[in-house]
Order: sequence, then structure tokens, then C-alpha cells
Amino acid sequence: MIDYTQLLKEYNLKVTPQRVAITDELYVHGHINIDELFNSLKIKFPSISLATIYKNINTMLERFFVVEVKIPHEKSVYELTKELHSHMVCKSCHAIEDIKLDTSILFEEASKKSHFNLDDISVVFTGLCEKCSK
Amino acid sequence: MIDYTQLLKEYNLKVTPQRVAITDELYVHGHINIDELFNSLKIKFPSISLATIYKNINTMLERFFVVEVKIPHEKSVYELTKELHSHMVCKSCHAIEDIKLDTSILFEEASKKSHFNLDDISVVFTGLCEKCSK
DNA sequence: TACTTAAAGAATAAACTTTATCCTTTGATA
DNA sequence: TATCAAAGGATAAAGTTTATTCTTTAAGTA
Repeated sequence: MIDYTQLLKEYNLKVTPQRVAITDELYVHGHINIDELFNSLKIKFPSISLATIYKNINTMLERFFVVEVKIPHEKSVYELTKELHSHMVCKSCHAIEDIKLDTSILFEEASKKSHFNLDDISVVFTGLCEKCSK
Repeated sequence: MIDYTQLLKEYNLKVTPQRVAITDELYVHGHINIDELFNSLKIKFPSISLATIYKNINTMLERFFVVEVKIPHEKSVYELTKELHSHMVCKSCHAIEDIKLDTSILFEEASKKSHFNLDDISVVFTGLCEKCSK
């Protein structure tokens, strides 16, 4: 497992074994929901409390160490903060993949057509992944 | 109030006063969450049950009469099904506005860059509305 | 227009999800 | 190594959503 000590410290998060494990799960899976995270962590920490998962995810959200991704018809998932990207979700197997796209044109179009002062965009595609397309 | 009888019937939804009122709220507000809907309906139907709101929203979702919109950092809102459009959310007053954009370029880019078979897109912008920008 | 029936509404309980509380343990700093 | 704020675990409490039961009603039909 990668050493996430430095990364956690950069976000002013005290380095605990549970947090390191959460970070690793997020890193390995890319996107994970609360239940999956709880079940994964229980392997390493059989006595871990669900409250610990919630508390950690919440403080990690506060510090912008992680980001919540809201997906149509799915439970929210969490991912490590990284540069702006979009998501694709498979309707069949529920796999989630990142994709880097140039959203600037859409951003400009929206800014021009509306009176909003926009500063962020969230794009989620739905469809079938390669495996499920066959 | 507009007569929503025909519209409800087209979606095979039995026409009840509560459903007409829900439809009207959705039409008037554009986007509304469960709490707001419950509180609005209580004015007309003081004895309405929260379960009625949930049951109706769920059957309306099943029949594709309404759609759930998931917005970063906000409660889910519901809207009447209409042609494809995007959303803008104000970080300050939480107002939500529809905007019609050409997402085909983005759609094509994602289809080309990935191995997903994409069929839907959800775009949500965040920023400040006109009033809150001042 | 009255009759019949499946579906909807209201009240309430139950299930599920998230947060709060309390006490113990531990990581970070000196 | 000692100190202390913060984190973890157990559990209760709060909040959200669904299920159950019974009553009422919309919609089709005679």
C-alpha cells in the first residue's frame, strides 16, 4: 500500500490507520460509497464503527480532501480531490469511470445565455460500459 | 390553477386532488424538494401524510411523469419531465434555473474518448444568480 | 346514476440512514 | 516521555424513507 501520510498531512488531517485505509480504498477503487467503504474497512478493522466512516468522510469533505459525486439513480460516491473531470456511469453494472473533457465551450455558452456567474460544472454521462455493451 | 387532469391521465396516474396539487407545485416552482412539497401541500390538505408525498413522487418517477435532479451540496429536487436541459444552481440563495444548451459536442467527445455506449447526460452548473452576484 | 373494485390517502409503525454523545485511546507537539 | 486535542468505538438519538393497515375515493361499467 502506498504511504498516504504526507497527503493526509497536507490537508491537516491527523494520520490514523483508519484514515490511511480510507484513503487507500478511495485511491484503489476511484469511487466508493459509504456502505462499500464500511465493508472494506471492516476487514482490516473488525471493530470499526460506521460513525467513524461518516465522521471521517465528513471532515475529509470539509477539508476538500475528498469530493462527493452525485449520480442519477445511484447512491452518492466519494473520490479523492483531483483536477476537474467528468463521470460516466454504467446503467447495468454501475461502474463509474472518470473522463477528462473540454467543458469550456459549454461553460461559455451557459455564461452567455444566462445571468448567472458560474464557477463550476458537473457532468455525468449515463450509458453502458464496454463489457455491458456486448 | 391549470387543469392537470389530462396530463396525469396520459401517464396513467389516477387523478386525485393531492396529485393535482403536487403537479401544480412542480409546475409553478419548477424544482421542489420533498420538504417544500410537503409544507406546500399541507396548506390545502392540512391532514396530508408525508407518506402520501413519498408514494406519489415515487410512482410519478416510475411513470417518468417527474424526474429527480441531483445537485452537488443540495437536497434532491423534482421537476416535471420535459425536453433535455441543464441546470444552474445558486450557491447563495439555492435558486435553480433551467438552461437549454447544445451538449452534443461534449457527448460526441465523450463517446469518442471512451468505450462507453452513452445515452444520457446530466449537466449542473454552480455559481451565483443575478441577484446574489451584486 | 348507482355499483364495483383497484388504487390512493391518512395514520402509524418499522426500517434505514446519518448525526450526536460519552468515554477511551492515540497521534502530534514540545 | 508527557500533554492534550482530536479520533475511534459503542450506542443513543435524530432524521429520512418505506411498509402496513384500514378507510376513502376515482374510474369504469351496468
